[in-house]
Amino acid sequence: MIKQRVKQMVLDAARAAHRSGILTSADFPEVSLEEPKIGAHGDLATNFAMAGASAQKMAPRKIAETVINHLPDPDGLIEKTEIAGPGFINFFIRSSAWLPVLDEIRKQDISFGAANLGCGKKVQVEFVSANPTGPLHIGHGRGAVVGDTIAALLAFCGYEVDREYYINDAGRQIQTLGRSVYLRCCQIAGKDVEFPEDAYQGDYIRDMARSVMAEKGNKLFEIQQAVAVEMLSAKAAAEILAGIRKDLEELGISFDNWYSEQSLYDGGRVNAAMEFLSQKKLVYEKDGALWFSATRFGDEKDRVVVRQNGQTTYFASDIAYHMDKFQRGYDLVIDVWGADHHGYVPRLSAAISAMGKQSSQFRVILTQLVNLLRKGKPVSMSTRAGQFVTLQDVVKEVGRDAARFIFLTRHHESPLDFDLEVARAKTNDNPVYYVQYVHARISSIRSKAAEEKDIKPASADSRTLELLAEPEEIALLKQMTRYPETVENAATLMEPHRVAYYLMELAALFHAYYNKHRVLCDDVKLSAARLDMVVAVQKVIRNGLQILGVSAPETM
RNA sequence: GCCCCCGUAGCUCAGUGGAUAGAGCAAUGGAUUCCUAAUCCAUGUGCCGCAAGUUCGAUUCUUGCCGGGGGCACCA
Repeated sequence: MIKQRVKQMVLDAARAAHRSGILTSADFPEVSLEEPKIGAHGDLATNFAMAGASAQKMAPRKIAETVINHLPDPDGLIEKTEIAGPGFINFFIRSSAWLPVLDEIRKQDISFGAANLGCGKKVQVEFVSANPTGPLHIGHGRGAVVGDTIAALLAFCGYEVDREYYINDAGRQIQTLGRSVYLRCCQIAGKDVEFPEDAYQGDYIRDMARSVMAEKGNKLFEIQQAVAVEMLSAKAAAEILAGIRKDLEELGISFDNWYSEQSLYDGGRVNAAMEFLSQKKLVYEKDGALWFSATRFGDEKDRVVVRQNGQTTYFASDIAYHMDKFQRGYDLVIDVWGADHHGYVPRLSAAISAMGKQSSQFRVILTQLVNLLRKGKPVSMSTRAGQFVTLQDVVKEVGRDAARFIFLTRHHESPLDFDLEVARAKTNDNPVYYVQYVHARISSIRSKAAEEKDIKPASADSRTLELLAEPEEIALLKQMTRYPETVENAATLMEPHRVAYYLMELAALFHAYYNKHRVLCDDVKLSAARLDMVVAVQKVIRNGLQILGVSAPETM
């Protein structure tokens, strides 16, 4: 807010200087305001004079001087200005100018920080979408939390958001799943069968086979093998999917939609999509297969959509799926994938261009690998060896809040080390508790204020609030003022870790303040003012944690 | 060979063209009669992988190289 106003003041000053003839050009650069890293450089600084030097044919410092001389300041925001270095204009903001943020937080409460970026545009975030052929692992967990949090950020910023899970229930993998269960059943029945390497090795297959055999016994082998395999495919997939759904719920994630790949075939959408491309003359036959001309839309080579054997590829159903997404009216479609699928991005983007959609309407978020560690040592993730640590195991061990927060403490495109020991620890190593502790401490102050001091929140008037003048208080007010732009940046860039880092910074400022100053002290007025401020801090913490899907406890 | 991500303090990582590059951990020493010590305070650490280029100004943008990871199917 203050940033906006100072920006406007600089622009007004430049215009006034131009009117009075001192600045010759009306071609002003964009006013970019930043917060200097060093306190001595003020609260805000702009490079306006340097950026405008060539257009004005004037020395930057001279321009800076002119701007300062024409600077309006109707609300008395500015305490002082200075020209520094090659031509920076540094602004020192009067400390009481930071106070109004308290009122904004009080009024906007749970919606404080919400920019209306979306204007009600419909967005779909598709994430996880793991094949229902085995339990989720920690890498899926990262994609799940990143996807869910991006969805939450966009929803908070005025988009109408749907979360969707795409179920790959049509391909060969599902057949393999059924076959794997069938073969395990055969083994249980004492039949001499080979269990091939490309079948699913995990213990969960044996478990399912055991329960099938307990239910059906040898009757299973009375039906035709192909029929039995198909039956087991469907049964196993449904069972695994139910487990996936439960695991995700444990992480606080639920979807608006579970979309079946098979339904695309059943509804004729895959054929319709192929028909569409063919009418647009974007497919051709070669070597007995049907190819999509992906190169015409920037991919490095053309891609097969119908194989020699007449079967469609996964890509074909994906084209149909994304076509369907847009037909359902989404203005923006976001897919969250593991980074190992990055090579797939250009071809799907090409297909989406072929549908006549803008590249800005489709966005792929890639999440990098997660290395699961315990005390710094890698935990074996080999499926073969059966030493599989599932997402469920992790969440059970460290808890939802810690798991979610840790996934969000890295940029999603950086590899992440997830150390189970650290995640479980209730120390400063584990930032989730550091942030939650702020919320709990303030809850404690609030109840103490009510019970022992009879001080109510929101009882301080604006004069009383001016008692907030300690450097630690100003630092907290400034940090709270930054919250809306942090959320906006995080949403625009789809980088939820920014919110996590912001909260850690706010928490650090609060803990430092808490240790140095008493909120509830002998001075009733000062106590009331400080109470109002910490209540505001608590709301910002709560709002931020809400976006991250982490709880804000009253006590710890 | 081509493509993507990463390379910043001993370790794990922030830093969407600005001035003297930050935080946590680890190490050392301190703080609690009083709102939760899951906290705080103090003390050090850097060829921002290397080299060119763009710019008034580059850790940030471009190109090339080096190192680590991943991906390059008529699999999904």
